[in-house]
Amino acid sequence: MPPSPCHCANLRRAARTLTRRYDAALAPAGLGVAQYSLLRALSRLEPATAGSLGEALDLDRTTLVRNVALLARRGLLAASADAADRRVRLLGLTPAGRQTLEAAAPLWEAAQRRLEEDLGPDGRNALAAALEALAGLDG
Amino acid sequence: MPPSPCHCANLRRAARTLTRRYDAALAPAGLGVAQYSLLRALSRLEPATAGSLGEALDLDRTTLVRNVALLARRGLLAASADAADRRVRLLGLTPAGRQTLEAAAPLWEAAQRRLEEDLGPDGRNALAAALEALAGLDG
DNA sequence: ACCATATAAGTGTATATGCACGGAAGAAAA
DNA sequence: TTTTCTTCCGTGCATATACACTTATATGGT
Repeated sequence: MPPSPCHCANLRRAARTLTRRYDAALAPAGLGVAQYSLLRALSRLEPATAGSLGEALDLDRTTLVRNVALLARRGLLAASADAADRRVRLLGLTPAGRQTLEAAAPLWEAAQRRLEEDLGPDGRNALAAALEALAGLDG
Repeated sequence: MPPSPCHCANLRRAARTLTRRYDAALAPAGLGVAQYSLLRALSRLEPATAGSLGEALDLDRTTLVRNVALLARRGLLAASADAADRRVRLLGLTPAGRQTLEAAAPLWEAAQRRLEEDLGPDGRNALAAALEALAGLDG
């Protein structure tokens, strides 16, 4: 039985549970799952802007600015000016950022694999179907 | 296709989307979905303690303490001493809290109904199955 | 009675998230 | 070309979340 009838509250609870799992798994690399996701997205999209990254992650742009600032302070990514448009700050991984991502990758894989094992085939299918349905809500 | 292979990132993204929806729907009552969930749980469990509420919501106890403090400052809930155990602070809704909950209930119902309509029967089933699978991860 | 352990609560610190707002720079319109 | 509009960006403020640590109180063993 669901502890709450509210789909939102239930989804938030599940997100907290998974976040704790992945955060713990990624801790040896000094990253949380939010930071890992940001760096991973940047590695695929660089050079990116705060706007493009926010859109890709469906995060408020200003949230992204804060998270980027934290990772920049740690030297994992860096911003550079765009010659063609002085408003834009281009974001890219630093060598340290790439190195940290490489160190975190197997930790993420272990967490992902453990989750899939714990869910079993039926749970995996259900999760995939639900995420697909929820992904189509906006736009 | 999922924008990320990470189940956790995808679930967090979906939780953000639903949170924005429900927060917007509940805004006329002056509540967010996290606060609504807390008050709703308290209405079922009162008199409750920070520990029991945290366990019920699968929230860290210290997170609950902060959220409770905010709602207490607004007069929606209140703490009282336990005669039998001076460590315990018993939490209960105030009349204003009950009133706010009543005002928020139809707003929550509208958001829930709209989500279910947007998901469709298949989406609803998928979400329910996924939440059930995820709820069995701990404990 | 006394001490060791267990339990309830709260605080310090940090990250994550989003809204409202303001500033700077490019683009379009007049 | 000046004005307006649009688009980037960042900050102020507020809530949500969790870990490490401390404090206060009970409880059980001796």
